[in-house]
Amino acid sequence: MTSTINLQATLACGQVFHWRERGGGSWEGLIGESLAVVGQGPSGELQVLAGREDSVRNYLAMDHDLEAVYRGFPSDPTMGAALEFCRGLRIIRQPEWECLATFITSSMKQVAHIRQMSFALRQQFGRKVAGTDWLAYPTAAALASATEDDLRGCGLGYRAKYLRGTAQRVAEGSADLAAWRKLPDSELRTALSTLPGVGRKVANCVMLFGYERLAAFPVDTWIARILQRTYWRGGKKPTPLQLEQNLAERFGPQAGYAQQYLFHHARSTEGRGSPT
DNA sequence: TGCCAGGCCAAAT
DNA sequence: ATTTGGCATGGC
Repeated sequence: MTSTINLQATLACGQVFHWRERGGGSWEGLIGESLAVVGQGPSGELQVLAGREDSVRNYLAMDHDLEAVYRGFPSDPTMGAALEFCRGLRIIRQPEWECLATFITSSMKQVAHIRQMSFALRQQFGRKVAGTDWLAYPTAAALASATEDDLRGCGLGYRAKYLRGTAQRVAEGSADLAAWRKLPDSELRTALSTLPGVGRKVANCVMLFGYERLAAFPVDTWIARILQRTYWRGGKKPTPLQLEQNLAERFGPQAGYAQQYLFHHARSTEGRGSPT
């Protein structure tokens, strides 16, 4: 079978925050500083309508073997329902800095507002992409030289200080995001966690969505509810860290995929926060 | 109106 | 080592 993708699930599941749906089920966004437009053919195959074919397919992780991923999922009704709902959702390969920065702004925010903040930062500090109405996500240097009040003006609230502090670490080179690629998972998590505004949950998101660490298992409020309700067999209410450490291996070496399927399914079907 | 949101940090057990 | 309170802002 040819590898396929569910664009709606992939681009609106809360792993990336700037893609826009256009008419006819096609989607438009930036990959770095290049415009990309993607759609799906009658049998669901990916169509690259703008952008370099190989670059787009790499960004969308079309090489991930989803059937192999699914074989690693536990077989229970909760996971089965999430799989049916999300089938074709891919964990994509985002640029490290953009992923890190957007997840620093994500704490205690709904997905819709993370998108707003991301958009405001692009409009205020991003570089224009010629021939389009897009602005690229601002560089670390651009945000490092912004004032905290400038960032608050983009709706960041108390996160402004965190984002600015991390931008300065990246811009001055004491946090070398590209070099960190060679670190094993636990050391990468430790390195990321030295940055302002990056705790265990954000570090796991950046590992999963920016570093292709598919075993990373972010536990947020949604996932915590699901895990407690369905998988936790213990007396006391578990901490997020307990849930992560005790349950991640149940979902296999690509636990991050299972996590994202559970997250997107729950958020899409249990009321508020419709993914738009 | 009140509650919660893809949490993190520093202070206080 | 673990728990608690504060934090900005917007949607429902």
